Amino acid sequence: MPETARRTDRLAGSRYGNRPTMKDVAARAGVGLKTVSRVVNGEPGVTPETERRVQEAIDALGFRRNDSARVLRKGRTASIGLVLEDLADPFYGPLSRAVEEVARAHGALLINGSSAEDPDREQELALALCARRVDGLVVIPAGDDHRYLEPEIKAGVATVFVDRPAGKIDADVVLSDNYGGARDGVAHLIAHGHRRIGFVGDMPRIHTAAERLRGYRAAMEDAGIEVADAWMSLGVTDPQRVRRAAEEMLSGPDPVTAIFTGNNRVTVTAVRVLAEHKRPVAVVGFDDFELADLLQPGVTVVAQDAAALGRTAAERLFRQLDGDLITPERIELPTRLITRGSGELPPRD
Amino acid sequence: MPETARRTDRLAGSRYGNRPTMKDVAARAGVGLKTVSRVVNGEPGVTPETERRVQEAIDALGFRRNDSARVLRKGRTASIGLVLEDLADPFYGPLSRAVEEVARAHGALLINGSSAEDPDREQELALALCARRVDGLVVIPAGDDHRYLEPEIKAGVATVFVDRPAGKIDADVVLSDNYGGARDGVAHLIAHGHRRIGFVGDMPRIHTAAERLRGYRAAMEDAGIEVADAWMSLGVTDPQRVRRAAEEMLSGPDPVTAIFTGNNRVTVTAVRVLAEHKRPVAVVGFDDFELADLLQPGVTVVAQDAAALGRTAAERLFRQLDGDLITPERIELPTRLITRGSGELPPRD
DNA sequence: CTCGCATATGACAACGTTGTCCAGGCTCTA
DNA sequence: TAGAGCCTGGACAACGTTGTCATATGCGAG
Repeated sequence: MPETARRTDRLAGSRYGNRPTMKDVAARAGVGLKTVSRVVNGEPGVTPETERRVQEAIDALGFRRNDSARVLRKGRTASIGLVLEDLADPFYGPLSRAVEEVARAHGALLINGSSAEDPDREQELALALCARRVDGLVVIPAGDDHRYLEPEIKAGVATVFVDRPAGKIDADVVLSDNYGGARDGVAHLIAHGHRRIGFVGDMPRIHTAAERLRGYRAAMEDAGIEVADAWMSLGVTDPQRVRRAAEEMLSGPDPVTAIFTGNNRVTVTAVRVLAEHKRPVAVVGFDDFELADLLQPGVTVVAQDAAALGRTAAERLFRQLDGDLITPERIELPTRLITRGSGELPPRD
Repeated sequence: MPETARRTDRLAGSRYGNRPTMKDVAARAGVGLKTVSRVVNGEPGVTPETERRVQEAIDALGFRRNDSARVLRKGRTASIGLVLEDLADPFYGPLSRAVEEVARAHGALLINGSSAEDPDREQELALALCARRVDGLVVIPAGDDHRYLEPEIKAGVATVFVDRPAGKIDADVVLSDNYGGARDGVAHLIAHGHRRIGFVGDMPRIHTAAERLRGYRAAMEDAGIEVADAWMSLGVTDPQRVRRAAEEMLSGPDPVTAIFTGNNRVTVTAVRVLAEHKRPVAVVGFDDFELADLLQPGVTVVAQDAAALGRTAAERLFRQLDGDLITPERIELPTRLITRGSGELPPRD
């Protein structure tokens, strides 16, 4: 009873109602299936008259080509995936936007998802995107082991990691110069006379945090300053703990006169704490943020160019897809010190 | 010569190298195709022993189910589309994130794109998403005519508009209470003694801008204040022109003592201008923004809940998909006045 | 007038998966 | 021990599209 079979089948898959297909269009226009395909894809070899008839049928039925079928047949999806940490974080907005812009220029759509800083979720997402057969993948790593992507990469999925390096596999990576930027920022404070400089940053297991810490240490060492343990606060990002950490550094027998903060969230909280503080304390933060110039004093920052990170990564991705590249590369983009006042305050004891 | 045909065909679609298929897995495991499908989908009716063999073959070959084919067969993509204005705008980050969160809870992926405020691009994007057969669409309108979506909606694509209403079609809409919020904000200024209150906002052809302007007028009228044309500046968003507009209102024979700003970009620029101004001028802005509390004085705002907008829209979308709903609805979410100082300054002439 | 050629069109298979249906082997019971 | 019923596994078609190839049509040249 094929009739029944068909009906059941239809029902199971009928989330769309029944959309017209090329076959329907062909029937209505009184032409062959392939002719419709030709018209839809602008292929040559169709008389203007035939084309008109087909176009009419398309409009009348509200036909829209089913790209799933097309993808299945052609093998390419013209879409790329973006796995990022948190879309709500203002740092990733411009990055994501830049990736999308490049994708668009290459006629591709962007599918994205947030890992919420959870390695398992990152993997789940990345693999889901691969199952969709995205042509390529831009990943902002949450975890530090990406071997799970090996079969995908081998199968031809272009892959670029951004902001943090890939773990345990050889792949393209686009990073900011976290080490150099932090070093410059801290050196800037030292140049303005500070010697007791605090560092508040994320857990060193996060690559960017580790690099920035390394930059801090290097700048201090360059200046011949020995760093006291009490000046460093690692693995601290939530406002309450940042607050406590900053307050501890500022009190005690040997209080810091300046603080270097490891990312924008920490910077903002630190600035809040310092605003309540009696003595002015110098601050340089890693990451720029909106309105940093409007605060009193303006906040001096080491800025990374999020859009450039995204753009560079996406362009690299499409070059992979075009078959241009062979050897994975590590690209480091420079940071920029923006002086606004808070980093130029002299030490006050 | 079918051999040749096959080879050419392969080449055309071989962006992925040749990924293993269920057929390959079946061959390697020595079972039938459908058995592999059963294992992959966790369907019952497979002996543990068989399952083990299949799983082994899957791992060995690095097989990953091709969701394109799956989609084609099943009719659902388990993905939804989001068309927004600009991912780099901090307002849309939390909104997008909220949509994604709901999608994830329903096992769906999120595909998104930015319209860059261009109606043509919005349409192009929305239709591209429909061609991918997304199950549903969340649209932040750039244009004001959405009849192009009618065939899609009729075909069963769930659709919800957010932040601005749909144009010329009947559909679900989730909005902030722009009118009420603006009215409250302006009333707040009036309550603090202001009578000459300026308004700087976007072009009234944008729905939100028009509603906020309407709220401004209503509050003024309620207080029996006649609004002078010179107090209103419409269609002004780029920093330079906002600057000029604000300066004009503040000079002249009858300067305003307070300004109500129509969105966060305008607010920020206005605050910049006022920071340079000699006399303190009160400000209330529509839209909250990060660090508004840290400025001197803190900026009083009418806050909308971007995340709630996204969440509400997405939930509505999935209820449509579950077939719960029939009649399109217009949902308005309340705004919240957050007082921080700038809106409580008394008038000074 | 006919042959050859170019051009327009259609038939058909294939992409990789899932739903349906059937076959074979097993257990359990009468 | 035979038959009923269950469980496992596989053959096959179908989803909607595109690439290949074959055919039909019309036209100009010989």
